[in-house]
Amino acid sequence: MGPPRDLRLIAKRLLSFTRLVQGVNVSAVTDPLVWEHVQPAAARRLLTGAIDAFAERGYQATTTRDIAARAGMSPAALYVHYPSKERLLFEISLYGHNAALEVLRSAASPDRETPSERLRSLVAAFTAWHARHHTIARVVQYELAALSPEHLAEVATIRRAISSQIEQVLADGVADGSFTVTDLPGTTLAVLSMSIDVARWYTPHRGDPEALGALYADLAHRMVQA
Amino acid sequence: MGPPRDLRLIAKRLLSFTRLVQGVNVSAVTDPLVWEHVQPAAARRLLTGAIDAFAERGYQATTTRDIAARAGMSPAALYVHYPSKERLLFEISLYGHNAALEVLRSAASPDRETPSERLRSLVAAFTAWHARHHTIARVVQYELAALSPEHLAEVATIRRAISSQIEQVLADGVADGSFTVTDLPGTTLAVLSMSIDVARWYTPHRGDPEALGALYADLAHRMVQA
DNA sequence: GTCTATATTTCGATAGAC
DNA sequence: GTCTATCGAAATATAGAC
Repeated sequence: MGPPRDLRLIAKRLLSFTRLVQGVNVSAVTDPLVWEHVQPAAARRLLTGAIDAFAERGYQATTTRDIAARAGMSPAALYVHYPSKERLLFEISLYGHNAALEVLRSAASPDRETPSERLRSLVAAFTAWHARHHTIARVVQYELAALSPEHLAEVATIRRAISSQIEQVLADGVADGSFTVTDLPGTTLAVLSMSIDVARWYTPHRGDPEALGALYADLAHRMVQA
Repeated sequence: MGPPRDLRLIAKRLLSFTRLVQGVNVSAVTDPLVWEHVQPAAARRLLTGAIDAFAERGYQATTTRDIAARAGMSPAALYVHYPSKERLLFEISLYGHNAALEVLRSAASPDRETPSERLRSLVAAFTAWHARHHTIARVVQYELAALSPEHLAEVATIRRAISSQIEQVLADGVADGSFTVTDLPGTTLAVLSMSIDVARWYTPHRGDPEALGALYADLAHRMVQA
């Protein structure tokens, strides 16, 4: 046990995840989220069990025993696959942030030509993602404080890229006159807030994620329309 | 210590809080939040220390030793004033929810005659409250899962009253034709989400709470304007 | 890779002196 | 009402057999 073995394990998982994101099968990463790139199956059961537990009770209230039990194994077996509880959180947070960013990048594809079309597409996709994947979205949005400083810095980079997607389309709309925005950073935050907060309150009985995305796309558009 | 003594203590605090809310000095309860009604001073130091700790690290990550240290006393002294860590959270959550509701009720006063004026006033006040009091707002919005079922039920009642304030003004605007809203519950949630999410990201360097409130009032109004 | 068993630490809460 | 001292439970993580 020790860093060398752990690092090989993590690197392998990140590599296969990167391959998945970069072209081979983007939709599998984005919607619905699948975890086939996490190998072996026991590591995947631990990861998905941890997502459910962290989303339900929070990171600090979740015990490694609880996670192991959800994966159908003893508490000790967890440490064969992950060196610590925090590392499990980091991998979940990293995957989740990358998936959310990828959803936005797909939604902002250049075939949507006007800022209005792009904004509606971005907000619809981002909102629907937070609803459909509200368990991992809860971990992504509300468990940042439990990450180590180094791991937090890594996901913060992805978070800035996510904000930029919204800020850029708003700036484009202001530039071509289709949007009226008095406070660009403030409005960016407000648009992001609407979607992010979905992770806090959404449950499946609240309705279809796509319908919610369509509603929020409309509301966001009205917020900035010239 | 057993129930009888504890109940007397809590009842006394709630009573003086109620007096404060119901007329004598509403502004002191709402903005800024003061805690003079929590007596003795040691209980108040514990309460404000707990607010800071819960907001910074979360309820589960906060130890009773940490709270006691912030109040300048030994771990054991906490239990003279509060029977458990959860009870401390409950009192904070209850006070915070009541303060937020009171802010909304003041903002919706009948001298604001049109639904547009009332909506702007409500959103401005609710948003500014979440910014100015972002520490207690974080506890109010993100630590509900740590409450006992009975205590959660009690604050849930206040939360419904908060939602109703927004939903009612939107319904009024639809009725008199000044608003166009296709999905009333969905739009209510979206408006609430913008303000609530402020508690997640706000820090004082992000600007003046009142300015943020004014911006959000405008954005919310544009969301529903006919 | 999984198990049983356990080391070690830290937690919420209590006992009892003053 | 505050302290020192501590209990008992539960936490993360490890040791070593299989």
